[in-house]
Amino acid sequence: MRKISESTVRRLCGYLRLLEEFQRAGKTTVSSDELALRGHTTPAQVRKDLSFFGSFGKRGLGYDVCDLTERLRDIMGLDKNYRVALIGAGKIGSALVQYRGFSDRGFDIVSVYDNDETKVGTSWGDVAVRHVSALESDLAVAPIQIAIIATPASEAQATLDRLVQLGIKAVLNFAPTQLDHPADVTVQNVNMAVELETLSYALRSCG
Amino acid sequence: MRKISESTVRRLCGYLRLLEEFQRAGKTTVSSDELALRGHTTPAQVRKDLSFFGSFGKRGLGYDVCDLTERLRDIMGLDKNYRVALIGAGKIGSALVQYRGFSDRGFDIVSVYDNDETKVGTSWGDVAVRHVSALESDLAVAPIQIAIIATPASEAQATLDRLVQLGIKAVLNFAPTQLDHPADVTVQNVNMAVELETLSYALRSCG
DNA sequence: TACTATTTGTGAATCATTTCACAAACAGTC
DNA sequence: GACTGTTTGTGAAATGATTCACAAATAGTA
Repeated sequence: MRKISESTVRRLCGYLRLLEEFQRAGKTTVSSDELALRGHTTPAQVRKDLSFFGSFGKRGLGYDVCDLTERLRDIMGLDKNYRVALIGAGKIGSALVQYRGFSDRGFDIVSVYDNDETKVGTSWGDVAVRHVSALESDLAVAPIQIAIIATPASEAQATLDRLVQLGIKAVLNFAPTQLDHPADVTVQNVNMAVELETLSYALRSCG
Repeated sequence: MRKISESTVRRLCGYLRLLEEFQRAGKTTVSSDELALRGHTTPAQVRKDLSFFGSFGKRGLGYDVCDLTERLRDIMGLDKNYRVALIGAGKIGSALVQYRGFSDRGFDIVSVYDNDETKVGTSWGDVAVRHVSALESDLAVAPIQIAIIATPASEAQATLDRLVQLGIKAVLNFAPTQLDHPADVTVQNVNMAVELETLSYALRSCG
């Protein structure tokens, strides 16, 4: 299939969220116009995004909310659950473990790793913090599909290398550094400092 | 000045980070090649990005590390400090307040607000949590330049509306919802569920 | 000074994404 | 069934971003 741009994929996430909202509100059909308005984009963009995957609407009527929700879930691979490991039991890690938004969407943080002996063994909610040295043996027994790196920047690359070695293909990186990785491994970066700096740039013109 | 694309601005943040690293390592000059290699981009891209703002290098030699660092800081508006308010004293908020990366770069979280009476009055590090109702009067006395929204999604839009009313022009939004705002207000979204869903999409083809 | 080895800065070309515009499809009404 | 008012799906056009390719500039050397 033709390569889909990342911006399209991100917009699809947005449509899905809106559709769920519409569903809760009892709406049964929705037009590209409505999706565009609520999703901060254009009707043409909505239709083009969807058209990469098929044609899900009815001309003159719009899209069936339930059907399109289903289809998008399927397209995005959100019909299954994912086992997620968190590496780094610091401030950010702690916030992530407790965040409902993940488990609500089928991303279950099943284990937490750290190299700080004082943290190892303690319980975070219903997951125990384990020593990173157990990573290899643990994953051999109970594989995971996604890893979250929330270590200091200095350890992030080494951590990623180990994860790659273990065959992990999807990583969410919170360490504020660009990581090298093979092309078949997807690394999504969340860098809050960059977001703030983008705001700083935007403020240049203001007082 | 010509409108600069967001991708360019984000890359500039990356160059700045690399330059600081080079500086710590004692390097005095750097070429677009080196920046590109370490920054996961191309030399042409580096030069083009910089060329939007001027010409900072010496042909045949490359860029002076200190000088370019200085220039980029200036371009990005990172020569000043910013006063930041955090709205929402939940899990994410707590992680953000403690995160060194912000203050290190001149973004000082000077106040935290919540509408939960049991949280109001407690101290988070050296900032006390205040009731959101104090927002207007507080900002009249001590203005802020940037706000971070870390409330539940349901309250995010109302919170943003208030911030806009107060003249805030830059907002970092952690609530998993698209917010409406005037064109002269910049809102950067950090949506971790979207990042994970992007990974889910990337994993489609894998086992 | 002349020559070499680099590396920048930038128009032009390529590639990607978004927007336009309109035929095709559908429900409702007379 | 014919007509009307919608809204999709999609090539084509426009816009935007990245890459190419090369002249211009520089330091070093002899």
